[in-house]
Amino acid sequence: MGRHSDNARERIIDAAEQVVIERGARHLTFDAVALKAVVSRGGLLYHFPDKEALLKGMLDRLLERAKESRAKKRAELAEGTEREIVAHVLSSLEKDDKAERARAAALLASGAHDPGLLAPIKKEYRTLMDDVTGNGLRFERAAVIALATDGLRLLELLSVSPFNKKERSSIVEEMISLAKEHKRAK
Amino acid sequence: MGRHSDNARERIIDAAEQVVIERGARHLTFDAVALKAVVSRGGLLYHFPDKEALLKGMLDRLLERAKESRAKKRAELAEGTEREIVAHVLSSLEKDDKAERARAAALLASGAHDPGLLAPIKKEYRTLMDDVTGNGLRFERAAVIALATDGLRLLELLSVSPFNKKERSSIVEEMISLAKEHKRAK
DNA sequence: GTCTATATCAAGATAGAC
DNA sequence: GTCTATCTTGATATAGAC
Repeated sequence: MGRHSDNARERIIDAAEQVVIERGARHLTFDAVALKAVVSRGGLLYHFPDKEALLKGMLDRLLERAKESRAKKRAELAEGTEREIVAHVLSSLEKDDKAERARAAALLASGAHDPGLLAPIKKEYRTLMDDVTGNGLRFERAAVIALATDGLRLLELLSVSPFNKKERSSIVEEMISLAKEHKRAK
Repeated sequence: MGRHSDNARERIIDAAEQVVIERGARHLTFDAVALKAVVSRGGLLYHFPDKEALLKGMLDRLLERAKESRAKKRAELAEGTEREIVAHVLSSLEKDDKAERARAAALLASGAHDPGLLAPIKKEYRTLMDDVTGNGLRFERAAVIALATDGLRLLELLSVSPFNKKERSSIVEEMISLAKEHKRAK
């Protein structure tokens, strides 16, 4: 099922993410999503027969895009111990636009609806840690950087990050230099 | 209003946190909370007239206890540049029991219900950053450590942390040594 | 594949007795 | 301060027409 063979699906997931961003996970209802996706409830339910299906669709796309984005960023970076973790940091935080924030919306909505839906995320996170430490970076250092990355993303999703743009970029730079400092210290 | 002059309130908030932990923010209903707090819906609604009041009550107690816990930990630590951030890390992550996890439950529930309720958290987070950098620790370093701390807590709340106990403590140690390394490097 | 209409149910909130 | 009973709304999900 290619990305263009099923535009309604994609449009619906876009709409669902927007609803969570704009009105909170509580308002992720079929009505609200159908309205924003310009489709009727029946049309929506053809693609996602129940709420769990919709949330799974959102999460699947989230994971898929995160992987793509990281792979793309990795390809731009020089080889080295810190390449993988820097790719994670930058692909997660480089842009702070609505689209980036929308991605993570699925997390909050799923966590609020049924924590069990997040099991695949846990698995993927373990894979990330393995990738990141695979080429020599010490586990603890990589974990701290990854956690700070995702902590910032989650705080921004909850709209509780107190950092302005300038502070935010200096924090991202600090993360990257922590990945490199470690290398230099060796 | 002291902590012991109003036991029902406390008991209800305990119950609400438990519901979110055990069944997800979606199931934080008056019925579920009343059942667990062993009180009727009417009794519950006497203390918290609507859902927003309940969530605010949960968030207030979360903030209050986080501050207390940090102050207590701070008092145990020797003076120094890194005291405040280490107090934050340890008071947030030292114990990984149910009670600790319950605290953060209010965050998820409120974020899912109405993101606007989280405004006080943002304010408090800014205060934390000011405290933490007040005695000389470089802002970026403190922010990364604080973000990693809260990232781990949020991942654990969502049950997506892939780390086992041993990994978790070595990560906490890394955070603390990052606070000290910085000092040594000066 | 998309639509309308409707059955069903759960949850928030109110009123008033004890 | 705590209770039961009830009103009202809004959301999921189904059935079936186009």
